[in-house]
Amino acid sequence: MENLKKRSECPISSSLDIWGDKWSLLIVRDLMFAKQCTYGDFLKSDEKIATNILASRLLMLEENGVITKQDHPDSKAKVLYKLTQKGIDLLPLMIEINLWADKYFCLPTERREILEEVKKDKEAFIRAKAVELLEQMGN
Amino acid sequence: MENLKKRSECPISSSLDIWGDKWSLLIVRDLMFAKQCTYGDFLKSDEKIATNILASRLLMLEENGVITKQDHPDSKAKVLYKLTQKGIDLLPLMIEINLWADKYFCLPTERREILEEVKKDKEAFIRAKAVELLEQMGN
DNA sequence: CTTTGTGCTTGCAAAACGCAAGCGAATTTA
DNA sequence: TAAATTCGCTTGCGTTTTGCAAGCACAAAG
Repeated sequence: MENLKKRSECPISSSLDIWGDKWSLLIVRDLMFAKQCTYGDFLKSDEKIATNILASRLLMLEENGVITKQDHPDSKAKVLYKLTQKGIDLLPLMIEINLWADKYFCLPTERREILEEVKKDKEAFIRAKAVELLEQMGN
Repeated sequence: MENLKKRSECPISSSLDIWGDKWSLLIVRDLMFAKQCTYGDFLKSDEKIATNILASRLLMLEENGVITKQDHPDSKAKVLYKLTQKGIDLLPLMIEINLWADKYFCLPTERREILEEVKKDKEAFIRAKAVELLEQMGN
């Protein structure tokens, strides 16, 4: 469907070509926090993404190898979305966004608490979280 | 003009509300690499941003305290754009985007070389670069 | 066999984008 | 000093993307 046309060879630009919009990283965020989500789960998020936008972004992310679809163990009607390795590798980026936001916005308390842990040892946090997500990948 | 309406309290979402589009981070990138740019400099970048889009993004980034306008020392007709502290603080994020892209795209050789240096000691690289940008802030 | 849940698709109005042209002020050139 | 050029935008306008609501096929539950 919507194949990637790079605007330039710049890594920033190429990355933005994939997830440089208002919604894609929110999908990735949900998958990092919840590890796996159904279509309906994404719709429940606070930002209230429209169903057509969600569908187009899920397709885009899948086509670019950031997420994968899997059969839901409980029902054929449901679909499970998960991060690929490429998606999991967005974790450091996601952490940095959080840290930046922590410096300049007023965050919900629960988020700040998690970030306190991150600040103690960023590397360790990322490593642990990545392992956690990797374990879920196979299932 | 276009004031920020947050979609949720989530730090990722709030961040994307500011620079979550295809162009804003390219402007930040240019300022990080070149330290300061004129309006015309941004237009020269490979991605060929349209003049109206550039103007709207510069305004957005300025209103949100990521960049500032300054008089150009050489001419009253020119304007210098620079990163604020808030903008400089996007450096770790920018580095992580580069590292992610380095893993999954084919980058120009010169960029890869810089990234090799980053990989040796990320913290040190960021610290040095931040100092460099800070020094330019005053001028 | 009907109703509900789930993952989308479709239609349509509104907003954003992308391109080209234009424009006022500053600066350079003749 | 008048004309041409540079610079930082703005304006118009056609195209694309978004956002909202409704609909729809399939699976599952009652």
